[in-house]
Amino acid sequence: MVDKRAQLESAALETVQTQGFKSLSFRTLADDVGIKSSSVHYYFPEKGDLARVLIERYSESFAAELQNISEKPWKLRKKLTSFIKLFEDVAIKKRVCLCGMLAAEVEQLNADNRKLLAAFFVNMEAWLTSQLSQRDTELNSRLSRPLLAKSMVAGLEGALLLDRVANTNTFLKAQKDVIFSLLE
Amino acid sequence: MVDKRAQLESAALETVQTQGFKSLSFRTLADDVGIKSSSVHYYFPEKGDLARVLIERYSESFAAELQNISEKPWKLRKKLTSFIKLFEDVAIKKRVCLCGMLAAEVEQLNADNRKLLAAFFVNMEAWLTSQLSQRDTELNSRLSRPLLAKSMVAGLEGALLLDRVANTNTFLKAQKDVIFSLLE
DNA sequence: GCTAGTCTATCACATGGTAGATAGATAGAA
DNA sequence: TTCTATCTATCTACCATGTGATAGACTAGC
Repeated sequence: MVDKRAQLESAALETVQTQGFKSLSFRTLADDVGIKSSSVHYYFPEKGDLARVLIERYSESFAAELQNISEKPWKLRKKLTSFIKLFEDVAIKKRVCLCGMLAAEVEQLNADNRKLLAAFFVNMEAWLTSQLSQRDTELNSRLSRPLLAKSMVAGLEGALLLDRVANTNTFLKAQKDVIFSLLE
Repeated sequence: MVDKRAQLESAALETVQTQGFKSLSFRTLADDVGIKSSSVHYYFPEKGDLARVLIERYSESFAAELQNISEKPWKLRKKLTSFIKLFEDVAIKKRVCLCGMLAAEVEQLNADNRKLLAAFFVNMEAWLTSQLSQRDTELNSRLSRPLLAKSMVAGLEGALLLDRVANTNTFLKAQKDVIFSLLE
């Protein structure tokens, strides 16, 4: 078999994104990858370690995607389309954003992990603010760019949660339409 | 002591709105109101019964607040201010919307309770759509009213979650500003 | 032989849920 | 009025299962 650690992270990620962190148990996680729960503790001594790694990896890969978009010479419309697609890809997998899920479960996290979680949203906002500001003339809203960024982040995270409940993709679609309506 | 059932519902509501449904246990709930866990089962045989009552009561009281706003002869701006205040009141108590929390935990709910949960959001959307449509001329957006409603609901629910993580009220404020920017 | 990775076995504790006893209030029949 | 039966609300005592976590043995490859 291949890299067990990667398998564990992948299985844990799926569980948290669908069931939540509280529903992630060492035993079922071990079963998922075909080892014993004590072996999971070998890789992740405490549950908090698992949470930390998940948030870090998720944040890194999300940041990489954002970086990827930043580097393109695209118009704002196309950049936002790619940005929103990151959320659509999560929804297609019948998941929610890892950090959106953990936001609901923030009380289960230790202080360090809460900071990492908060940083995820700060970074997303900062990236969005930067993109909006760089292409300022393509926006027709008189609202401040940081404020627009904040509202988009909250709207998209909320939409993922609500679409899963309603078993639709209409919340995300609505969010997309609202965002595009800001474009000149 | 007074009405134990009401005490139980109140304590359970607070726990779910802050810690989540998975963190609600018969024992700690019993401790909260000073009885034994088996006595909690007397009122709520299974955990699903507790969830059902919480969702029903929350939906009813929320609907009553909406009804209250509908009856007023106010302009759209004032109605939306009152609507948003419902979310601000939740945030002030350091909680999130019960149904926003349960949306993240939807996989822990049985089929009946999932339907009740979905209905909560459908009703909120329908109410908002109706209010926006009735005062259509006070809106300067060309987006459809149902679409605007959807985006507001997702944005407000998301804002409650993210503000709690960031320990701010800026997400809700941003949402408010964006909503008001739609008014003529 | 050492190390990385896995195992068995176990612990203390929390969980949802059940069975059955008990006490107090209440209401109808004698 | 008093006896009796029922109902409400609580309790003690369990049970089976799941949980995070630890100790220590084993094994294959370097």
